[in-house]
Amino acid sequence: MYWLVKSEPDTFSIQDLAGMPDQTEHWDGVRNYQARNFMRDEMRKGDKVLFYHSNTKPPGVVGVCSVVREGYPDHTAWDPESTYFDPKSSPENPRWFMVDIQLQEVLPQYVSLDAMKQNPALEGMRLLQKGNRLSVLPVQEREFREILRMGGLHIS
DNA sequence: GCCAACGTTGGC
DNA sequence: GCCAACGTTGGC
Repeated sequence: MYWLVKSEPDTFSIQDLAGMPDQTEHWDGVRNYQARNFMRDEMRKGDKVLFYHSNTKPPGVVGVCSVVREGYPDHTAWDPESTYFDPKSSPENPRWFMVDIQLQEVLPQYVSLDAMKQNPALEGMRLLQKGNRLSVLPVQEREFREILRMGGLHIS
């Protein structure tokens, strides 16, 4: 499957991911049940993931990653010092899950939200639907390919 | 900084 | 189970 994950670059940017060992990081801090279910139940090793910068100007897709570890408990929920602490989650009964993603490529060209809205081929894309706030969401293969094309990548 | 569109919480 | 109040997301 294909996915899109959002991150505020001030919090964790694609450059931050590029600087991690193996260019890999766990996708912690997701505290939305729908997004959790995607990570816990549906994201599979090898799935491709678009990396999206939100809350920045302009917002848009900046790179491609892949899932390298499937859903496992988000330990930041157990850490009282963490901003993501949730007392209702425990190691015995974890409430929140995460996956590991590895950077594949930074797009040669930034694909802005506005450019995606302007592209008729992406009409109906979940990301573009009004009021959508999900930080982890599925993307159709044809949408994924179109965004890579817009970003200047031409891989299979 | 504003605010629309959510999602969550908790009293009843 | 309803729904008002509150909190968060994220574009603008």
